[in-house]
Amino acid sequence: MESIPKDGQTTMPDEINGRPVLHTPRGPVLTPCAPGSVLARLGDKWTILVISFLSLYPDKPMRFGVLRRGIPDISQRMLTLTLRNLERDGLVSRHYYPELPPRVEYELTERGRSMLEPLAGFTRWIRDTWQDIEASRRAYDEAEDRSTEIGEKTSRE
Amino acid sequence: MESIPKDGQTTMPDEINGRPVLHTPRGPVLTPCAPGSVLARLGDKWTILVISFLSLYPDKPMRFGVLRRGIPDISQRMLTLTLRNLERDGLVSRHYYPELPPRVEYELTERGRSMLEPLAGFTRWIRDTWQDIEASRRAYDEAEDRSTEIGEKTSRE
DNA sequence: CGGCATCCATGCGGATACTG
DNA sequence: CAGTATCCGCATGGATGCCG
Repeated sequence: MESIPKDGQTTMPDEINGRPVLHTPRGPVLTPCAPGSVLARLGDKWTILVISFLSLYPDKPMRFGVLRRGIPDISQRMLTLTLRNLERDGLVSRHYYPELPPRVEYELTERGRSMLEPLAGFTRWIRDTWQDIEASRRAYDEAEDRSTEIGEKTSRE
Repeated sequence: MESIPKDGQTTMPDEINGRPVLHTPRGPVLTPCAPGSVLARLGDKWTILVISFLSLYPDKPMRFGVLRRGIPDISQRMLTLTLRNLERDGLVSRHYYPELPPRVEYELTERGRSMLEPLAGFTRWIRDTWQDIEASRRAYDEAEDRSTEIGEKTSRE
């Protein structure tokens, strides 16, 4: 990412976004490795929301019910599953208090907190861009509608 | 993210990762908005890989076949779908040349390139952390196996 | 209160075959 | 070469009920 001169000539980095790149006669080949499995988890429906919510009070554990009520439309099941996966990844720690009624609290681990800054840089880009993206989507879908409703020729076929 | 003093007292930000936060008597409530739809797309199985691969030569269009061969295990169908979605989001542009055989080239748009830096910060964190995360997963799964195979008491129940 | 079990709908994504 | 069409398995995730 750091080796992109502006003169139109590109170098050939042998690593991109943490993935090794092989250079073959037929073109570069991306060597897949583990980051995908992490991204897949982070990209699921609720994970980022839960992390964001926990980061509201990075130093104070939060009860299950507070999370449940704080994240609109999340089901109890998905909240449990999401927290369990985050715990498994060492990003969230769980504290169980066998009282009556029982109390369970969650908080970001050190590793979880270390993710906040890089994540924030990325979500900032999303926050600044998503309106444009959604506008592009609408434009794209409209254009698609117009072309299919008359059977107009598209450059796609 | 910028209002977290280290003294144990937290302020109450009314925005986190681009999402508005309401403060109610029962606790904070996250107001969901569109960034989720963008993250969901970016988090799918192939999108980041395709973007990463295109970013190898940010100033030169890339042929479909080069992408196909460069990204291991991606099917023709999923590559087409992923590229179509990226085009729809205005992150990738498509250039069709009606020759024989036909040639189609793809490249990142300006918007697509604007994503590279924030994304790099995040993938850097992933690259530096994923081994630890996978180690945590293994440890977690092992502990789970040990506890279930004897019916040992866990604090979960 | 927290969370596990169960059932079930939906859609993502893979395999294959066929067109311009 | 690039793309579409079809079929299908499977994981995701929602709804409900029960248990400590």
